[in-house]
Amino acid sequence: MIEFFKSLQLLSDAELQKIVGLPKEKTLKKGEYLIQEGKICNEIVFVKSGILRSFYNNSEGSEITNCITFENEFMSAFSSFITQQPTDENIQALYDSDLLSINREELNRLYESSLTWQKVGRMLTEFQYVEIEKRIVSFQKQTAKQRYDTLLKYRSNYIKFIPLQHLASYLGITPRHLSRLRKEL
Amino acid sequence: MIEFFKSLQLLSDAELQKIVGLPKEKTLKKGEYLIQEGKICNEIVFVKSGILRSFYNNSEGSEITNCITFENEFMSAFSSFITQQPTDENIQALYDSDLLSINREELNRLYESSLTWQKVGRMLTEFQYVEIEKRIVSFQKQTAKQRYDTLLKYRSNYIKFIPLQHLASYLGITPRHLSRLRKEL
DNA sequence: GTAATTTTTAGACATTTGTCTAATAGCTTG
DNA sequence: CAAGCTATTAGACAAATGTCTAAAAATTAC
Repeated sequence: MIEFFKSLQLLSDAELQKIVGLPKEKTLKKGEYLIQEGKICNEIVFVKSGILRSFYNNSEGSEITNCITFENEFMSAFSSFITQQPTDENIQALYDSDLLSINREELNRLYESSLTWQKVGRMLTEFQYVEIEKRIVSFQKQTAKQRYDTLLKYRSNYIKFIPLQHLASYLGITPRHLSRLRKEL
Repeated sequence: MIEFFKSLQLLSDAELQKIVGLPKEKTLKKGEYLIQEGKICNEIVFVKSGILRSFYNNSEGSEITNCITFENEFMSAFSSFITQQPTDENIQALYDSDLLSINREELNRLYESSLTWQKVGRMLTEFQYVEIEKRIVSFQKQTAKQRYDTLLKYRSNYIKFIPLQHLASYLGITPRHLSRLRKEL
């Protein structure tokens, strides 16, 4: 994680030091939750190892996967983290996972400590924004098949490690249909 | 726009002053473009009056509306603005519009001028993030009909002012289908 | 105010996607 | 390794949505 912040080339060594010791180690066994719906999210985690899945329950009671996080990525119920309203998301470990958890208050204190950290906070949000906008575009511009092909090409981790049922709702279709699409290839 | 920044209750009068005189007035006649695909976006505009529509062209050559902005809202090809890569978006005035345009360099200079403005920049990005995440959720959780009903209930501006063809692609369906859905109500 | 243009509606049909169900395959645990 | 559980595939059919076309309605321009 330190490497990530270093790679932004914005923070001096002294400023980088400020985050050392701030994150707490956390482990989740397969199936355990980082957060469940109805709670207010107060942490952002960095995935050291493992895979996390975020999903919500729709009106018919089925789970809809909306985000999957692999090693060296950040994960949180961001909207709830930002607005401090209860989340609809459930974040669950798909495999045993080692995490670094940064508390909201401590993160805000870090942000308030310098203009540069404040800027890093903005940039992190911007990265998230760009990612989620790509996802919107894929929903609007592409068919489910095209979205699947894109995963296959550029994110083979998704195909390799994510059970079909979760992948289906992530792509916005039913497992039945994804199974059909796979056959066609 | 000043009112908006005031309402955040973060900036001192002196800091608020810094933005006065920074935005440039801009007007677009109906059908004119703020930016077209292939360009790099270097401004964020605040809509004083009028309506802007952002759309992309998909592989079949049809337009897909992905964002509509009304009075007192901010608009930009945000991803391009952030990454400084060419955009896929076309932003067009649906009606004659009066805008305030803030240049990227000047905005960055403003951000660099104080920790508080840096924070305001982060918060603006966070608001955008929360909005776009709502849109993702609506795509995943809801049917097109439910999305239309939500617009009808909470964003009647969309129904009142946006031509059906644009509304259809905004909702992820064809005009034919939206026309059908309307009939069913 | 009328003609020309654009937008919306709608019928007929095709395609895509979903639902329900059952069978097979794969994984987990004692 | 066997029994039980879960995930995936797939057939048959239904429902949702798209395509193509043309007419009606609305808007724009002269």
